[in-house]
Amino acid sequence: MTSRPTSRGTRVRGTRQAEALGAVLADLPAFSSAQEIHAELRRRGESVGLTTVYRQLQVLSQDGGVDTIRDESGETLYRRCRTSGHHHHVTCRSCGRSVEVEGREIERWADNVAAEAGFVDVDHTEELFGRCADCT
Amino acid sequence: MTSRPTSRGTRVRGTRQAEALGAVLADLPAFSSAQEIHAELRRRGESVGLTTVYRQLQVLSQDGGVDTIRDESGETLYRRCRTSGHHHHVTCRSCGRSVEVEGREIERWADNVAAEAGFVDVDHTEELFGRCADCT
DNA sequence: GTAATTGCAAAGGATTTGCTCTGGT
DNA sequence: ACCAGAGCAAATCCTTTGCAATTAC
Repeated sequence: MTSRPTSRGTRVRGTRQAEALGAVLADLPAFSSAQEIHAELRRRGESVGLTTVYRQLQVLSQDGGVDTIRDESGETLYRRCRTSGHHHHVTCRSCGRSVEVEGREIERWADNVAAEAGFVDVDHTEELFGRCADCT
Repeated sequence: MTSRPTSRGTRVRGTRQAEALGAVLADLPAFSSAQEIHAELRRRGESVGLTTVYRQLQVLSQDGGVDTIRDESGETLYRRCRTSGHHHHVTCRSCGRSVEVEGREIERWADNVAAEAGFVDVDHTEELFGRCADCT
């Protein structure tokens, strides 16, 4: 098991490493890989094991603290979540800038299309990639 | 480089392995991993190397012959493409049944939202997952 | 004091690459 | 003979696990 938030308790958090990671995540504006985050941590002088970065990131993403997407190479990228609830992202292929967007329309569309095809209990993934109008 | 389709020629294809792979793809109704496809090949008595399966699948997906999606574990799944042009899929989490669906609305939505956020040259990925109404 | 967390080293697992062999024309 | 394609073994690379040492409360 990973780390059940123990219903009530303050369980998770409290370690130097978790703090440092949180700080980095708060600063990184673009989706970054665990390895990049780990590198940034070292750069800041904070020594945190790669394993810990992965584990922490895993927990945070489950708790909704960070969003994740997969780049075309299959690597998982993380970024602190700014809005709550279901949303998607538009990410710049060039600079990595990423904006969270809502998609009520999409959700509706997804449910309809899926229903017509005979599916229930529908869920979906949707990621947008583009280039900042003034990038590169 | 992988294998430029040599403009005119019958280039790719022609080998026993390619034929066998094509046959399997034509039969498999659900998205399958390279490994599953490889297993199915062996099951049919056709001996084809895993490497070949991967390479062939890579070419086919570039040529639009097969669609690919990634399951939550990051594994790439393949399936012969039935319709031409841009489309998405609704896949059953339980049995794997997958239906291709068009989404003009989505494309439009994607372009608009991205444009509003200041992005150009937009592209997107969208996959739907659900459960057949009468599955499991 | 005790349970949670770290983190190194090793394991895993999908996919790719190096390089030689083979089959088709 | 010539070349694209096949394939085995080894290499990659991200991510997870085993397990002992450390830390938080």
